[in-house]
Amino acid sequence: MSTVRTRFAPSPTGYMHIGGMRTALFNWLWARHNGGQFILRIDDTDQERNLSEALGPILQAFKWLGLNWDEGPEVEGEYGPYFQSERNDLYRAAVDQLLAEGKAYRCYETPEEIQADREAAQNEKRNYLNLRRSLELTESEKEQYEAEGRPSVVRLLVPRDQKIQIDDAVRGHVEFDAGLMPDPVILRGNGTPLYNLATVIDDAQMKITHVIRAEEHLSNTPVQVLIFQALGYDLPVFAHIPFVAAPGGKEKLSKRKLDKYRKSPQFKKMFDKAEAVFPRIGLENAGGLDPVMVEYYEKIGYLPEAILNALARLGWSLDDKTEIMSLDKIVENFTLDRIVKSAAGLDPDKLLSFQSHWMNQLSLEEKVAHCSPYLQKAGLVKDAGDPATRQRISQVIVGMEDRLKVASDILDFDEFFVADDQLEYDEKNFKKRIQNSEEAVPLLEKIKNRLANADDFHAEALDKLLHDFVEAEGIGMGQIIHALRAAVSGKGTGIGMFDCLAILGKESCVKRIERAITLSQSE
RNA sequence: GGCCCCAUCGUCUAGUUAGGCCCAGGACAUCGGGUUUUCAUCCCGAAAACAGGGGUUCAAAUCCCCUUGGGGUCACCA
Repeated sequence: MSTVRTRFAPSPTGYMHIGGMRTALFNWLWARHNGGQFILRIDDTDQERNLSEALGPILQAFKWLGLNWDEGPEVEGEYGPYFQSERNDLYRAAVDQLLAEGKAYRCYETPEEIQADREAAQNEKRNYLNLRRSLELTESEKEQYEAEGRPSVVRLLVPRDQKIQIDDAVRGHVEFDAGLMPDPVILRGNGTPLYNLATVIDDAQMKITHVIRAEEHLSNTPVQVLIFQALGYDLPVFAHIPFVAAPGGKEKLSKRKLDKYRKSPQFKKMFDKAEAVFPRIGLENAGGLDPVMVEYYEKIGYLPEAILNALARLGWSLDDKTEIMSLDKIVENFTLDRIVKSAAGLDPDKLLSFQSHWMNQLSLEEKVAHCSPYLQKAGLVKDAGDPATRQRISQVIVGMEDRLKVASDILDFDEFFVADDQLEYDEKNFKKRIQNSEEAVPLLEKIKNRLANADDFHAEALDKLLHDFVEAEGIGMGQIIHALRAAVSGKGTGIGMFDCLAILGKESCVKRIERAITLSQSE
C-alpha cells in the first residue's frame, strides 16, 4: 500500500478556527497513525489580504499544539509550491487540457443571463441547469467574441447521464445525480482557478491519498470527482467528518454568530473568562480573541494536551470508557472507522475538565512556568525569575491545588502579590464577615496579637495556633476563620486558611488585619 | 424549495457493519450524602436516553419502510 498522505488546506483568514483545527488534527492523526505524511497547503487564491499577517496565527496554532507538517510553508517539500497563488500555471495547463478534450467549455453568458435563467427555473419550480448556449456558438462567432474582448469563464461540461458514486470512509456509499448539477465554473474571467478545480489538481499532484474534511464539503465532492475523472486522476479516499457545532446546538460553529454565542448559557462563561483575563494582561477588547479561535485557548492558558484531547474526543472515541488520552495514545489508536457521523457540540465544561486533568499532570516547575507570565503581564510581579518571587509563586500554586485549571487562574489569587496597603476587599464579603459582625473586630484584635507573637509561622504551627485560640476563646473555628480570611485576603474564598497565612507571612498578616479593622471602623 | 447528510441520557459518546451478552455502559454537567470545623478537591450515591409509527423475527437500539425533527449545501467564496 502506498504511503498515506493527508493534507489540511486553510485559507489565510488571520485566525485559526477551532473546528478547522479539529479537521486538521484528524488529518494529522491519520497520517501519523500510518507513518505517512501530513501536508499543509495554503488556499490563498483570494490575494487581497496581507499573507504573512493572515497566515501567521494559523501556523502558530499548529506550532502551539505541536502538530508538525512534513511539507508546506517554512519546510517546503518535493510537491511544492504549497501556496495556491503560486500554482497558477498548473491550473491553467489542466484547464487547457480539459478544453482541448471537450470536457470543459468557454461560457460567454453574462451574469444577468444566468441570473434570469435561475429565476425562471425557480418560478417553474424545476431544478436549474445551464442552458449551455455557448456550446451552440460557431467557431466564427467565438472568434468574434474573443476579438471583441467579451468576458468568459470556463465551465466543466457535466456528463448529465451519470450517477456519481462516492464511497466515503465515514459516511459510506453516497450517490449524486449528475443530471441535477449545473456546469460549475472552474476558471474565472480573470484566469484564476476556483476552489473545486485547484483543490483537485493539488490533491492529485501532491499525491494525497485521504481527503479528510468537514461534511459541509460533501455536497461539492461530486464536482470534484468529476474533475478528477476528467483529468484522468485516481480518486483519493474521501472521509467527510462531522463539523464542530456550537455549544448546546447542532449548528456549525461560526465566527459570524458570535453575538448569538455571547448569550448562550453554555458559551457565556468562556466570554466572561476572556473579559476577566485579557484586559489584565494587556489585551484591550479581549485582544479580538474569542472561543472560536484557537488562539483564545492559548492566550487564556489552556494546555495543548487538553485541547488535543478534547478535540479528538469530539466526533471520535477509542472505546466505551477511555476519555483521557495523550496525543501518543490517540495516534496509536486513531482510525477512520471510529469517527462518529453526527455533528458534535463543543462543550466548554468538558473541555475544562480535560484541562483540569492535564494541568494536574504537570510538575510544580511546569505550573510555575505556565502561570508566571500572567502575573508578570498583569504587573503583579516585577521579575518572576527572582528567587523570592519564584518561591512565592510556587507556594501559591501548591496552595491552589485543583483550583488551578487554566494558567490564568493564578490571577484570581492576586492577594498574594499585591502590597498590603493595596489589597482590595470584596465589599459584600467584608461587610458580612467583619463590618456587620459584632464579634469580628475584637476577635481579630486578639488573633492579631497572637500572630504577631508567633515564633513559628509555618502552616502546621498556625493550624495549632488557631485551634488553641478558638479553644481559649470558647468559640467555633467558623467564628474566626471567615473574618480572618476576609481581613488578610480580601475575599470570601481562597486557598486553605493556614497555607494562606503562612504564605503571606507574619508581617503582612498583621498589617492587613490592622488595616481591615481600621477600614471597618472608618465608615 | 432541490439535492445530500444525520438522529442513544441536558452534553460528548459505547453498543448498529456480523439482531440475543443492553429493562442500554462510560464521561462531563446536575442533584443528594460523606471528608475538608472555610472554598475548591476527593469519595459514595441518585436522577437522566434508544425521535415516532409500522413491519421482518422466537428475539430489534441494532434489519426494512414511512413520518417527524435537526443540519449542510445550492457563487466568477473557500
